[in-house]
Amino acid sequence: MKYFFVSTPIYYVNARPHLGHAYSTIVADSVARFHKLAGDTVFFLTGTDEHGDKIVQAAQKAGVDVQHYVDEVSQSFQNLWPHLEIENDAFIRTTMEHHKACVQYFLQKVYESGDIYFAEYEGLYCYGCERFYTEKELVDGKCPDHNEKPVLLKEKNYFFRMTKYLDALRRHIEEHPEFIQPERYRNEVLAMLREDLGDLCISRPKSRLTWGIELPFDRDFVTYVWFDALINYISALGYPEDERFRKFWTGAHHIVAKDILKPHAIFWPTMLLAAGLPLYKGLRVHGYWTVGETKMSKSLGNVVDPLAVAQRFGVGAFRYFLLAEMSFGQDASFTEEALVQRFNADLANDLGNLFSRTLAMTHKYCGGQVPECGELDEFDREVLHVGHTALANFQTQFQHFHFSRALASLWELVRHLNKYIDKSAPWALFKAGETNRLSTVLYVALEGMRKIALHLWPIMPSLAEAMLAQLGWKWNLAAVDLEGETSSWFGLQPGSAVASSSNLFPRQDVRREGPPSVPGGEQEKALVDIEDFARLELRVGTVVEARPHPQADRLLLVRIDDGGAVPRQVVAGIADSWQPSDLVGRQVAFVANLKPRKLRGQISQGMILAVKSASGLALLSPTHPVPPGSVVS
RNA sequence: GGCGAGGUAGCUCAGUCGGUCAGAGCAUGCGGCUCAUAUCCGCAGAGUCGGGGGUUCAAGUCCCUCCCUCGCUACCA
Repeated sequence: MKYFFVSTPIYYVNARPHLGHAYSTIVADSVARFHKLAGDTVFFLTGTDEHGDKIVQAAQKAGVDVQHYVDEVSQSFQNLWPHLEIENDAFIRTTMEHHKACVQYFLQKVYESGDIYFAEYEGLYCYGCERFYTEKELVDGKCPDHNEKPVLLKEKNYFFRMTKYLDALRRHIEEHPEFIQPERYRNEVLAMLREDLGDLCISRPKSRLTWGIELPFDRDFVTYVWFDALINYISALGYPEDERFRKFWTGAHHIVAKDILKPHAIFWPTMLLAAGLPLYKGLRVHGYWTVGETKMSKSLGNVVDPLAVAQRFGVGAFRYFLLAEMSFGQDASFTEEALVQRFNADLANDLGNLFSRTLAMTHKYCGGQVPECGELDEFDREVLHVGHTALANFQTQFQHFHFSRALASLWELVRHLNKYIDKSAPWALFKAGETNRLSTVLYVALEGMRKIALHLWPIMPSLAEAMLAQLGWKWNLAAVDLEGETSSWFGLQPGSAVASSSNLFPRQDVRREGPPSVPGGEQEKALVDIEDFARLELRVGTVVEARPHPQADRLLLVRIDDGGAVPRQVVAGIADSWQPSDLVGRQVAFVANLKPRKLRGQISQGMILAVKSASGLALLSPTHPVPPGSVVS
């Protein structure tokens, strides 16, 4: 058993949570859960970064007290996570007393060892940017961001002797390829180290900034960013005295987005070296989510609200999409269209249908209980073999943060089980009375599904638990032997009751149009113009003929007299509720200008309007007979 | 300007040491099954592996060069 520590960045409280925050945190949660499954003792940390001028300004703008402001925004992060099935073990805030104490302890320690010095600097300073500018950077002598003239400021500050540790850091990175991943970011950091980095300014005089942590050795200054924010990773573990720090620190993995690579890859490790602490184990860097082709930004109003997406499509689907769609380290594009497409293809069709069909058959053929597994034949053994490979690959890939590839591996098994069922044809076995073989096939399939659900737990916890429950498996996290799952194939107990059906992943409609999300939270109903409505051609016609679709149980072939020379044929999915004979002579409303489409080999020229209700499908008809082909308006 | 990462089927991407590597998923077309969520299964598709040159018996896979995209960086606390 190992100790595993995973962290997200602490999020700056000048903005509400968006997709980027959600992604980092969902990745961290999934990784934490994966390691729990693998039997590690896990500590998962997230939190908020709450100091700095920008926060003070934001609070002023909002007209509230700073503390009140940070409390509120921090709370909005804390409130969001449970909705995304994120279960962090701790939530650190840089305004917490024990964090402040830890920061001061750390500073004092580095100060005493002589790596913090006092020096004077003079330069052009922009208050808006909280930084100095060089002449060259200015546009017309003004700050490019704020369009204000920076002031000449001479000030003394404390500096961290970072340069002293850069060589050691470079060696560490060179000798430990796993330290920074993916590779491209490791290279980037090595490139940074080839340049002259200089020492790090770590303070601000109180005259300029008060909303921060006082330097323990000079009360006229507060820390500036790095020696505050980065230290959260150990203050949350109770550094220096807490036992948790000792246990978890060496197994630490930081998850960050590429914009904060430098502080995490260079500042933080050198700080740790200066304090005489071991370095974290690994830094894992991911890219950005774009919205379609464009960057996500407040000004464009295309900021994706993770909660809205999760509520609309389900948290599990959302989390699955994020992990499956993004190649970790690279940028990826978020669109609802892509989400729906992937949801339908992977979750509804492949996985959901696998559950649906297998559970239904178990119910029909085996009394709803996990059947006994008989002797395995070559098809069965092939499943075990494919399963072994798929699961082993999943685990390896997941460990290396290749989530997308891990899921692709897992889906090898999902698809193979669908193939296996087709090849084995339990329905034929049932008809032929081959109950032994039938039992074995269903057992092998159910057991494979159990493994899939188990491996999906880190990604979509509640859905995975629902799947396991449907399979009648008493789930016990502590008892899971993840590595063992790749080779043993007999986890399900014959005789345990399974669900009679499964519909955990109902197909989603591809709803087009509209912004991908709701920026401010104000839910806009998609209103249509009268012109939009006019594009639909609704008519009433008389059913002249209806018969079952020759190749589909649920479909009827309906011929409707629409006033034209020849009655049009419409394929209607109403066979569950309507007998063909009850339809003939009835007037129904239908969409007349729907693109014709073939449904299981039969052309359908329209769609009959109906209402789904508990008592079956109700058809829409005029209150009294009208000429066939009458237009609805 | 410097450094780095990429440019492989319509889309998203795999391709370890140079020789069944020209692949997968999605999308598309055709066919099959009926247990199942209009689902599942099978089959199909000429992509000059960014252009050019070179090394080699043999190159997406190594070397040179050019083009394009992206990222980082440019005496800045």
